[in-house]
Formats: sequence, structure tokens, C-alpha cells
Amino acid sequence: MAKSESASKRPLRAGSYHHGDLRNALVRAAAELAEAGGPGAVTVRAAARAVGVTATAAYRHFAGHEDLLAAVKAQAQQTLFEAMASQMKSVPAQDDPVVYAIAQVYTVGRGYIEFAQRERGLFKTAFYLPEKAASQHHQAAAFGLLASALNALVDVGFMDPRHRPEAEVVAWSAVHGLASLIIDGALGDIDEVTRDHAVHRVLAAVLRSYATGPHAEPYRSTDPRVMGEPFNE
Amino acid sequence: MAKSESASKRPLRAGSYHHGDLRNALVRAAAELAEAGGPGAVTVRAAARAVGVTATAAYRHFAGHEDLLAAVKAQAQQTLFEAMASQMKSVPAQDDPVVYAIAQVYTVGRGYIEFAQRERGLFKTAFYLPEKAASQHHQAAAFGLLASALNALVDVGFMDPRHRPEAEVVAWSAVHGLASLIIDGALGDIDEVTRDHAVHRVLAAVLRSYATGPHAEPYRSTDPRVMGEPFNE
DNA sequence: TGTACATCAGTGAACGCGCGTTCACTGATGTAC
DNA sequence: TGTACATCAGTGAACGCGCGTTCACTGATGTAC
Repeated sequence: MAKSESASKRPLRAGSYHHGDLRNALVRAAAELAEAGGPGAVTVRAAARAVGVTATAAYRHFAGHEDLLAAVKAQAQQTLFEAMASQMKSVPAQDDPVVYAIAQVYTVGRGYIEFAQRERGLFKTAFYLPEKAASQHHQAAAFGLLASALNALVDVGFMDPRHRPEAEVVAWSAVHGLASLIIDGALGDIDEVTRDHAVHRVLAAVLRSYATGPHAEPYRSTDPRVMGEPFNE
Repeated sequence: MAKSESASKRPLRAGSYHHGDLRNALVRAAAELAEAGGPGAVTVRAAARAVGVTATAAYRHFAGHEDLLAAVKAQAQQTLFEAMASQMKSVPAQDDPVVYAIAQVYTVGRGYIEFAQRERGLFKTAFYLPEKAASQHHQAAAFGLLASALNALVDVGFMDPRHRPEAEVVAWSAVHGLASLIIDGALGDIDEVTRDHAVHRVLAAVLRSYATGPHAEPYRSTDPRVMGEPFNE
């Protein structure tokens, strides 16, 4: 009944009885619910309502509630990956390869945190519920971005190869933890400037903890953008 | 009706119509629900059921569902604080004050992560929902444990005083993130040994990022327990 | 020490809600001939 | 190109569920005299 006004994308001709792209429309709607209210806000009925369709129709495309949630989760992970990848691509070239490698690590981390703030509900959804095979792929992809940035840190002599194994867990923990603390409000209702300082602080600390290679010394305290105190700028 | 069999603690004489400690009993029951199923599993009815009492009775002690949740949250934060404090007290004395200060920081962090693993639901509850004034106190207390451990790091010359401001956010983020990734399963279903390595890895990285003071150098790579690679032990 | 009575802390039935899911159904679409 | 019919993708009513919350109630407790 509300069909003709609320459905925003309709590949088939308007007024058509069939939606034509209902599965994607439902995932998109559910993702918006997750964005607004977290994983708990994702219901079959609400998603169907948002698309302008009966809840029953959703069962043509999903086995049930859990299946919908898994699809949103996969979608959330993909969006996260794309956000991070696009930010990394936009890092300007540098003369100094060490500076470039550092900037890349800094940027993956910042991309992750910014995604969490921008897409609160999606972020929480991406880490919710037991994994489904389908949703592992994009998480692995995002993880790969970090892994290759860390490899570059070693190649360039900034990080001691002996510290490379499992270095991912350090960056991921720090960045995931900060993002969680910010969006759950545990860090208090801090203003934007303080929050940006905190983000810089954490990323700089992660990089400082990696600075164990032969070429790390000159960067350890000289580049204020990356390793120094933002307060002294 | 199930009153006489399921209520586990009853300060008044058995068979009494009045419970006598219902408020506390409900909080405890709700905390167990949170432990088992996270914040979403905490309902007025389920808590009342667990205590063996009508849901209506809960409204004598709580304004409603939200109020119960706030009480559980406060309880979770208190338990976290106590777990951390008791672990810190058990750190053995050291000849070298620097080693002791390092061990203290290491221990607050490990205590936090171990609490998260041991009390999964409580941990999640402690960081759920907008803050209530009542629940701020114990979070502030736990934060204070970290703050004083970091102060000691400066006093002892391990950390440059210029790095002290907001240093909490680094340790808290890293440790909160690791804990979250472990209990949400995002780090994969890793075995206990790998998990312990990861914990050590993260804590060592946090400490390495703090190692900017005049007396930090000797500890930066010599003490394998604290700063080195657990894999080389 | 005994009694009348106010108050406290429960009961149990009922409400409306949104949810997941199922059912029999029907209009729209695509295809074999 | 036209038509018959199978199949696809929706509808709308209904179910049972657990939830939060309210209501009038009643048994237990404490206290003034």
C-alpha cells in the first residue's frame, strides 16, 4: 500500500507488483536500521516496513531473521573495507619511503576509527554475532590492508622483522578499542578536538611501539605529525 | 509459588512471605543473565523469574527496566574495579622501582583483559547504555588505578613527562580493544596459547610506546618478560 | 504483654506491543508451443 | 504474434511468544497505645 511512495529504488517499471531487487533493498534498509540503532534494531519486520513491503515477502529472500542479520554484517564489513581502502589510496606519494610506510599505517588506523564514528551501527554490526562463512571474506580483506601496511614497515627498515609476527593484533586492538570507547561514550562526551588528539595519541603510540628497526631512530621523535605530541605543534 | 525452592539467599526466616533482600537478589540475578547472554538478556521478568518472584515485585525496587539495567551496569563496573585492584595488590615487591612500575601497568592491563574473558556478559554490560550518574563512580575508580600506575611510570623515569597527558587513552584503548575482539570472536577461535601471546604482545607494545623517559633504555629490550618477544623465551 | 491498625512487600491477572514465522492466497511474469 | 499455463514474488490475516508495565488485591510486618 505504501509501496509506491517509500521504496526508493525500483529497477522494474514503477507500479510493478514485483519489486525486482527486494533482497538488496532489504539489506540496505537493515543496514540503515543497524546504523541508527545497532544490531538490536535490525528486525525482519522493520526492514520490510522501510522498503514498503510485507514482512512475509522477506522470507522469499532470507531464511529468517538470522540470515538477514548475517547479510547486514557482511555488508557492514564490506563497507568498512572500502572506506579503509579508499583512504589508503589517497595517501600522497612521499620522497622518503619510511615516511610513506608510516603514513599508510597511520591512515588505515584512522580510516577504521573514522568509519566507526561515521557508521556507528554498521560498525557494531560488523563485529556482532557468531561468524557466518559468507561474512568472513571482507573482514579478511580489511585485515589484509593492515597486514600489507605492516609488511611495508618492515621492508623499509622501520620495524624489526622479529616484531612482525602478530603485529596486527597490536594495531587492531588499539584502534578497535578506541573506536568502541568513543562510540559507546565510555570516554565521556569529549569535544571534537580532544577526540582527535586521542586518535592521534593512540596511532602515534602504536607506531612508536613498532619503531624497533634500524631506520626507526630518526623518525622516533622528529616527525610531529606522525610520532610526536600533537600538543606541541 | 516456586518461592521456597529457587531463591538462594533469604535473610529472613524461610517460608517468609517477604524476601527481605529482593533488590540485591534481583541485581545479582540480572548480573548472571548479563554474564550468560550480554546486556540484551537482562529483562525484568527473567530476573524476577530467577529469584522466584513475580515480575511485579521488581517494581517495588526499580523504577523499571532501564533502572535495573543501570544497577547491573554499576555492579559490573564495581566487579571490574575489584578484580583489577586485587590483582595489582598481588604484584610482588621488586628491588628495581622501574621494574615494579612496569609490572604494575602490565598487571592492570592483564587484569582488565582477564576480567573480560571471565565475565563476558558483565564486561559488555559495563560499557553498554548511556551513563547513569550512579554508575560513573566505579568506572572512575578503575580509571584511577590505571592513572596512578602511569604516574609511577613517570616518577620512575621510564616515561617522559611530556607523554603523560592522556596516556590513559592508549592503554585503555589497546586493552579494551583486545578484550572486545577476543570475546566477540573477531580474532578467530584462537587457542589459549596464541591468545596469551596476543595479550602479552599488546601489553608489551603499550609499554614500549611509553618507553620515552631517561631510564627507559635499559628496559626497552632486555627484559623479555615485559618488553621482549614471548616467542624467544 | 496484648491488640488495633497503618504500612510495607508481595501476588496474579491483564493490557498492549512488536516480534518471528506460517498459512492460504493472488497478481505478475516468463516461456513452450 | 498469440495464447495457455507454470512459476515466481508478492499479500494479508493469523499464530504464539516474551516483554514492560499497571491494576486491584492481600498477607506479613512493625508500631502506638
